[in-house]
Parts: sequence; C-alpha cells; structure tokens
Amino acid sequence: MYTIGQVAEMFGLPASTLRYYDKQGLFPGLERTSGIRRFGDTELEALRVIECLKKAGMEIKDIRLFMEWCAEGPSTYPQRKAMFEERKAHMESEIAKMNRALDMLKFKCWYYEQAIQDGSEDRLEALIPDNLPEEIKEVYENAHAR
Amino acid sequence: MYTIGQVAEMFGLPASTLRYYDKQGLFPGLERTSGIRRFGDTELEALRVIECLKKAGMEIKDIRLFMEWCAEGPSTYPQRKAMFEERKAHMESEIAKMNRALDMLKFKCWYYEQAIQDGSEDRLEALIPDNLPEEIKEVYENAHAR
DNA sequence: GTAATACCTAAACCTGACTTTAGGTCAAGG
DNA sequence: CCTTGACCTAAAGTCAGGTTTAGGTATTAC
Repeated sequence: MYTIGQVAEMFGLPASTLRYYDKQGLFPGLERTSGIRRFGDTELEALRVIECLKKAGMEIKDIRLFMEWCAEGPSTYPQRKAMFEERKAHMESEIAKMNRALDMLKFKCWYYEQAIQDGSEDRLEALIPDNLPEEIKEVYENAHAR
Repeated sequence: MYTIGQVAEMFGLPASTLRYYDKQGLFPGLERTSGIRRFGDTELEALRVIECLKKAGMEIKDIRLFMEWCAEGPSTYPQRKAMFEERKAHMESEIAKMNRALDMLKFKCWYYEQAIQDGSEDRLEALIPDNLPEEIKEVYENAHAR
C-alpha cells in the first residue's frame, strides 16, 4: 500500500492530479485509513490503464465508466472489451494520420535543407509536385495522399 | 481565390475556426476585397501546414511564429528548418509512445476475449506476467517496457 | 422593395483537464 | 510546546482552442 505522495513520485505526476482523478471517480474502490488514501495494486494498475487510455484520446468521464465496469465484475467483460476494441481502432487511425503528418515534416525538413543550400525556394518550387527526386518523392506523396 | 465558406467546405472546418486562425495571425498576408477575406494558394498551403503542425502537437502561438518567418523571407530558412526538425523528433517520440499504448490496448483486447471465454479473470491472472502464451507475450512486454 | 444568404466584428461563453488557494488535521522531531 | 511535513477539503482560477451571440453590411433572388 502506498500514500498519494509515493504514487505521485512513482508515476511522475503531481499529487493534485491523483486527487483530481479520485474525485472524478477513476479509483472506485480506493481505500482510506483515517481519511488518508491508500493506493494498492488495483489502483496502480488502474493508473497504468488511465495513462494508456488518455494517450488513446479518451476523456476522463469515459475512463470513469470503464473503471465502474471493472468494479461491477464479470458481467461487464463484453462492454470492457468493446471499449478497448473501439479505442484500438481509433488509435490505429490516429497513428496513421500522425505518420502522414510526420511525412509532411520530413518533406519540410528536406525542403528547407535544399532552400538553405540554394538561397531561395525558386528552384525547389519548380520541382513540386512532379519533378521531385526519388529520395523524397514517396514521402511527399504519402504526406499529400487523401 | 476562395471565400471563407469555400475554404471551410474544402477543409471540413467551420468558418468560425478559419476566422479564429486569422485572428491568431496564422495567415499573415491574407488579402481582403472590401472587407471580405480572399484565400489564395498561399493560405491553402498554410492551412495544410497548420493541420500538420497541430497534429504534431504544436500550439497556435508557435504556428504563428512559423507563419511570420515564412512572411519574412529567405533569412528565416534556418529557423524554419530547426522548427520542423524539432517537431519531427517530438512526433517520432509521440508515435513511439502511442504504439506502446496501442500494444496495451491489444493486450487488453486479448485479455477480455479470454476472460469472456473463461467467465472469470482467475486463470488469466495466474498467467501474468511470466506465463503468457507466445502469441501475446511480445505485445505485453512492449506495453510494459520502460 | 424585401427577404434570404454569405460575409463581417467584438465580445462573451464553453469545455476539459488540471492547478492553485485557503484553511484544516495529524504525527514526529527538537 | 511548537514547528515542519505530509496529508486532507472545497472552491476558485487557469489555459488552450475554439464556438456562440448579437448586431451590422452587401449581394442576389423573388
């Protein structure tokens, strides 16, 4: 069992955030001894899941719903699974979009590299979009793909 | 040249957002005819870059800085390149983190699949962390890697 | 002529996710 | 004893990134 300060330390979060999560209902079964929160393995695992679901773009109120399902027992396995499946799909599409944005960034890095060498964008603008060198063509096309 | 409504349509954004971006200085050279905004190729390209940089986790005020550099001419190529390089690195690390979170989601999907079949988490809990089947072991380890 | 559209502005409002503030309890150390 | 540190609460404040509102102009459609 850990105090709020220890958990804050472990996860690199301010204690105020943990209190806030608790208030939002993210630790349904959290115990206390004389008013003081006691974080156990359940809560540490919950926190790992919270970090994951937040990175997956989920809102606090939906994470709370998941935590409530966990507290309800086996009857909610299907809902829990469906939530993870939905998040997985969402996240895969987010990662795909980010990779496209990343290709745009790569292209811009190459572009400014050239522009610095040339001293202007003139030569470069003549290359876009059909006369790009092989080395960068694919990145450019991926970045601009619909 | 396009009106705000046409651009909104093209990018699937509300016109209010485009006005907001303009107010935040994201279209430094935007022209107007009798008060009405006229979006040209420069602004469309700016908007593509804005969407990219937003996806890369950049704040509006930093995007404005970039747009101002663009308006200043070739002397700012190095700053612009540095900004993109920094964003590229940031984004690569974000994508890596998201892939770890995704592996957590994949693991949870598998976990609940099993739990539903078993009717409880008991057998499952005995498998974690050292007796997981090959099919899911790597995903689990990646998800929990420091 | 007047009504519907599409544009404009400034300013107020909203949301999510925290963070800060102000005030209080309690145990240990000097 | 009394101060320091770690905990507690409720409530107010903050911030980014928009969105909505209220009121106005200009063009086109009937």
